[in-house]
Amino acid sequence: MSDLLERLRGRGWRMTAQRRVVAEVLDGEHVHLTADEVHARAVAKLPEISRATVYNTLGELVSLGEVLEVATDKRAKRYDPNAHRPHHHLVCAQCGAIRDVHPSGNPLADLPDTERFGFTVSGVEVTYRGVCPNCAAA
Amino acid sequence: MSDLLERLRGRGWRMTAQRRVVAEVLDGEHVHLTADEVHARAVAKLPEISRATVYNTLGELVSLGEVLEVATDKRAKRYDPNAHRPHHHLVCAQCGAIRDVHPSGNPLADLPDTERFGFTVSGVEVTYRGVCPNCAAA
DNA sequence: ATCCTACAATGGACATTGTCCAAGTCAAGT
DNA sequence: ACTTGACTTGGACAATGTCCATTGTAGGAT
Repeated sequence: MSDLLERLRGRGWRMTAQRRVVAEVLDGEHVHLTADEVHARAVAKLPEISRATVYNTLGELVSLGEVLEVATDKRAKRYDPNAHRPHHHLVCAQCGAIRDVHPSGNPLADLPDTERFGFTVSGVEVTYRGVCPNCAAA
Repeated sequence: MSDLLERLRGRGWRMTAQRRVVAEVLDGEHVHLTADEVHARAVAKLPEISRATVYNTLGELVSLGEVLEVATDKRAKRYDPNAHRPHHHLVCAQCGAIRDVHPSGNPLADLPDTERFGFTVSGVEVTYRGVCPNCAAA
């Protein structure tokens, strides 16, 4: 690491201890954390970091396109640090675990003009639902 | 209306004024309402209905497969009464409007076994993101 | 090296959405 | 009409997220 910090600095981000810690948490974990989980891990490295700062920083990272928001269920948003390789998600309906997957087709091509209703379509998210091996065994 | 009420009665649902009102709200509107919007419309027809009952009833409708939950963003879940015709969603990134769409491909077929990680995959949701004509004009 | 200042962090109040529960109410079968 | 168990109620509570006035500080300017 960390290309991420490099890129951020290059974009004129003011580098603070808090932002570094949040970026490191995301960069290190290749899972999809909730804001609260990010906060918990950040606190472990920098005890006095506040919740608001974590939320702010996550929001900024999303705006910058460095991190993706994933809203697979009603519960908390999750943050996906793998923003630079397009991929989709496979979610366990029971335990909520998320895996990145790379399907073969291109769903954007599957939406004909007649189904676009004048929208300027800019992206697509595909969420597969199922039951993971662990939960199936239980 | 209302096949919905018929089906529910057929399944042994105890028919109460509250449930009828919630079902009517969903049946009448072919948009995707949040729980609070459903509650607001229900209150207009039956002022003393409580929020808890609306949540309960929506949850039951979802369990029965009569209504779909849609979690397109971090905000409230939306309820889609169009549960019997498979379709996907096109969401305006600015105003949050949702349109039902019917893409041509079958994304389930696009997920090879090697990308399933032992999951039993049971379904897929596709959410197209874009800007609607109204918001684009503004 | 020090100072300035705009930008960032803090933390606590507040907002929104959803869940839970004990008590009261009522639909529907007998 | 009675009875009963399912349904509703309302309010407390929980989880997640936002806002804002105040305080702190990174990084350029001197």
